[in-house]
Amino acid sequence: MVRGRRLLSSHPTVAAPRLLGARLVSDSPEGRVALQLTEVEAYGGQGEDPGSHAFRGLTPRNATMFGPPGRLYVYFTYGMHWCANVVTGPEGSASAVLLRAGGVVEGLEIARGRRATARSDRDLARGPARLTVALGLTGDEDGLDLLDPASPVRLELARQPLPAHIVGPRTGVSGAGAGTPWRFAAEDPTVSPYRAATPRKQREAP
DNA sequence: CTCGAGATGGCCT
DNA sequence: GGCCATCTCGAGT
Repeated sequence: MVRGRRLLSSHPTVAAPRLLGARLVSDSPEGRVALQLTEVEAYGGQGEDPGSHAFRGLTPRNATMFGPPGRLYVYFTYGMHWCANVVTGPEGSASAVLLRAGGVVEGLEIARGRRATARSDRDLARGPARLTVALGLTGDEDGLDLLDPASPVRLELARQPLPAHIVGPRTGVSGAGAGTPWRFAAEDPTVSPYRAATPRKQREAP
């Protein structure tokens, strides 16, 4: 998919809105689950974006970000959650787009089984950690080529992206990148509710 | 709907 | 040791 490669080689703030409406497919022994992406966030590269894992350079965790565009970058956070990104920009630039939410368009029963606590179908992949659970993604899938038709996890770009109804600051990221829009969301009930970054509460003194 | 708080462990300075 | 690209639950408006 040449057009996909070229798009994903661009800066993450350019590629991110074009991913709205894209189809993300995950095949497993259980079967196939596919999402239509509705919410994403851009993360810049080394030295560019203080909110990015790549800001301080290459580490074992973020190595996939330094690879070619179109790769799946999955990382573990908060001691219990996985989050999925698409690597963008030229190889070595280490930028990426976080996949924050989507609507299940295939494999509804499988997704419901994986997300037993979801109150409704719109919550199945509403939020970055819920999205990875619905798709069955963990660190095992880190580094997969999303544009390879033989890959079990694939990204199929929409010919016509969904309009970016929300363009603004990122969720849960403080300070960084004022002046650049990093978060993009379609007008859709699966878009996660915006929550500004909240400082962690301090423990009480004894 | 909103808000607050706890869970829980890897990563990096 | 401090900081997380979060989720769930309970209680309040």
